Formats: sequence, structure tokens, C-alpha cells
Amino acid sequence: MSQAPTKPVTKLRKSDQTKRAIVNAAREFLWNKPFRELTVRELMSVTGTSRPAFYQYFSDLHRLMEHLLDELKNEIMVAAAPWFEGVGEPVELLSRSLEDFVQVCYEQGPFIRAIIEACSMDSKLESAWDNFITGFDIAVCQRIQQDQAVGLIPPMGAMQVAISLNRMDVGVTVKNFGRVPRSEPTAVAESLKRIWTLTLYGPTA
Amino acid sequence: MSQAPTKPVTKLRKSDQTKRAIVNAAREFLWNKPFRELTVRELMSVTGTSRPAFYQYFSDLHRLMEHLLDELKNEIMVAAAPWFEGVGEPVELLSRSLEDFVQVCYEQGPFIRAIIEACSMDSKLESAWDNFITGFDIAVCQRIQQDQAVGLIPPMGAMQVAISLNRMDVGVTVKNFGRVPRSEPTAVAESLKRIWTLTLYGPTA
DNA sequence: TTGACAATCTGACATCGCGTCATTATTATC
DNA sequence: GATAATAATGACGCGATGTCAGATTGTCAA
Repeated sequence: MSQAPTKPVTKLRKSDQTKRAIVNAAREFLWNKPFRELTVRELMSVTGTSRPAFYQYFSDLHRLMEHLLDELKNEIMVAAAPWFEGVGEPVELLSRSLEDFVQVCYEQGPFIRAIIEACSMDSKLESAWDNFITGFDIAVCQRIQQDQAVGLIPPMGAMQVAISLNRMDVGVTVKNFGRVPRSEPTAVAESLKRIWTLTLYGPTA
Repeated sequence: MSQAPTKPVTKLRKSDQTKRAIVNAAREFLWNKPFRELTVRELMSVTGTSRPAFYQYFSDLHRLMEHLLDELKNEIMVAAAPWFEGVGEPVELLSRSLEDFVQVCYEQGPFIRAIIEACSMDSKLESAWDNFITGFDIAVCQRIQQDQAVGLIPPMGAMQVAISLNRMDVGVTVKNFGRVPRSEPTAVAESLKRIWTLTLYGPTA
């Protein structure tokens, strides 16, 4: 019988538990090995349940990566927020945002790399990643134009520069933090801060 | 005229011809479609010969991409040479090298993207690409240190900055030129020139 | 021209991972 | 404890891969 008033949301406990196990197994795997070597069989053999059970939670491996991407988005957004919101001294804010950003990239490095690798193999995931980073491009571009309006940043193609700097961040992350053992985050952050600030605010640092 | 006595090198004409056909078919395909959709069957159906014939020339699709990478290397090296060899005014040289570099990336954009996408799927190709770009990192780093020695470039972690700028170039190339229709190369070059010169030589441009 | 040898191609095969059933087992809820 | 809903399973078909043994083609010497 269909209960009209009651909550149709019957919280599935066992389900969430297994899903979590799958995601954890994937994380452990991807910390050490490339995405291309991840297979549904191997993944599920770790969790103890059978291969078809995987498809109860994700329609394929790429959707699982989409899930990891979603979790990543949140962390990144928080880290980069200060400069975007922009209350305070711009150079200082940028510096701080970059430091936090690098820290997150350091912690998530192998996962970020795995997501990007997986993008090459799936059109939907590729779009999701593209939307994510394009959002970043736009945010950076707006911030640049905002500071340009008050003369803090000299005239330049804001969007193209935003794209360039963002792609640099991605590439640097994959290179330095994508595989264990990872580089020291401090040196990486220094380099990025130098390039960002010199490019945007000139030799004010 | 042709009879020098023992040419063991009986140039296999038909062979090279078919190989060329395969490479051309791959290029045409990859100009419009992502690497993930390239299949041996589809590739060979275009050339007219049967699927197994492919394996006479490449042990798999990734080796074919390695071939494209080799062809790319040459073009890139030539374009970037001026700044690396460094006879002349550094800022001017860098500017010029970047322009030529961007031009090559524009022309080869979809292939570059395809190579990078394929890297995610094959460990050998990944290594080959890594060697290629690491060579670039080293060359840029040396050039930076050289100009640092004469005070043209201020003290900074040369290697890390080289890595960052190179990764930016790669990312920008994939983003702007990786899929048709491609962006205008002029704006892209302007942006890269700005970032490179500001970062290395300061506001001298 | 002919034979014969090597280069080139081919059909057929085994393998592997995927994604989807119908079915069974396990929970959750009354 | 009974009964729906939910989760897990074994078995299947699919598509792409890479590798044969054998057929076909091209080339050169006699």
C-alpha cells in the first residue's frame, strides 16, 4: 500500500555501508596505482562482495570517479575561497589561497591525477571536470577584472590569463603530487605564488 | 645507377606505404574525435586492409601514438630552439620562441591532445611523454640559471618555475587547441608571453 | 615464363573486461 | 514471525584485443 503522508525516504543503511567500502577501496588502490589498472573485479574482490554488486552503486568506474570529483570539489572550493571573496589585501589573499590550495592538492594529489586520467576514457566525466575547471576560470577572470577596475592589475586578457594560470596549477599538481612519493608542497607553493603574483600584481611582493 | 653491389636494404615499398596510410588515417580520425574512440577495426576499415594487418606495423594503438609523439618532438624542438640556444636579447628570443611554439601547438593541437589522452592508458607511452617534457623542464631550467648568473633573472627555484611554466604551456595547448574548432593562436601567445616574461625577466617588456 | 622464396595479409581463435539479466539471499518493517 | 523491499549472485552476451597458421601477393633468379 502506498502511504501518502509517510516519509518515502527509507534510509538504506547496509547500502551506504557497502558504497563507502567501495569508495575506500578505490581510494586505497588509486593512491598507489594508476586508474588504468583499476578493474571492477579487483575493486570488489577487496570489499568481499561480488563483481555485479558494484553496479548497484555506480553504473561504471567512471561514475565512481565522478563521485571522487564531487568530494574533491568541496575541498578545493573552501581552500580557494579567500581570494575569490576578496575582502582584504589582494596580494596577501592570493598568497594565502594558493597556499591552502596547494595543501589540498598535496593531500589529494593521487586522486586528482586519477580523476584526470579517467577523463580521457569517458566523455561524461570529461564534461564534469571541464565544468569544474571552467568555473574556476570564470571566477579567476572576474577577480582579475575586479582588481583591474581599481588599477591593481594592469590591462591584459583576463580570461586567457586565468585559463593559463589555472592550467598551470593543474599540471603542477599532477606532476608534483600525482604519484607517491610526492614533492614537498612548500617549494611548489612558492613557485606558484611567485608566478601568480608577478603576473597579476607585478613586482609588489 | 642504383646498383651498388649488396644493398641488403631492400626498401620495402608496399610496407611503408601501408604504414603511412595507417598513420594518416589515425591523424584524420584524431583531428575530430578523441583517442578513446579510436579502434583498430575502425582505423583499418579506412585503409582497406584487414584488422590484423595493423599489428604488422604497430604492436598496439599506443605504439602508433608513440610514433605521432616522435614526429611531434621534432617540430617542437625546432620551434623552441632560439631561446634555448640563446644568442641575442633574451626577452626578445623568448618572445619569439613562444610565438613559434604556439604556432606548432596550434597546428598540432588535436594530435597533442590525443597523445596526452593516450598516455593515461599506457605506461610506456606515459614514460615517453614524461621523458620528452622532462627534457624540456631541464632545458628551461638551465636557460633560467644561465640568465640568473648574469643577473638578468632574479633568484628563484629555477627548476620548479620551469616545471610550472611548461605545464602551463601543455595545459593551455590542450585547452585552446586540443579540439576543433580551436582558439585564435594570437591571444594565446600573448597571454603566455606575458606570463613567461613577467615571471622571468620582470616588467622589462 | 617460371619457380620459389620472402614479404604481406587474412580468417579464425582465445582472452579479457564489461554491463545486464533472472534468480536467490538478505534486510528492514509491520 | 511474516512479508515486502533491497542487496547480492551466477551465468550470459558483447565488443575489442592480440596472435596464430595458412593463404595471398610481390620480387627476383634462372
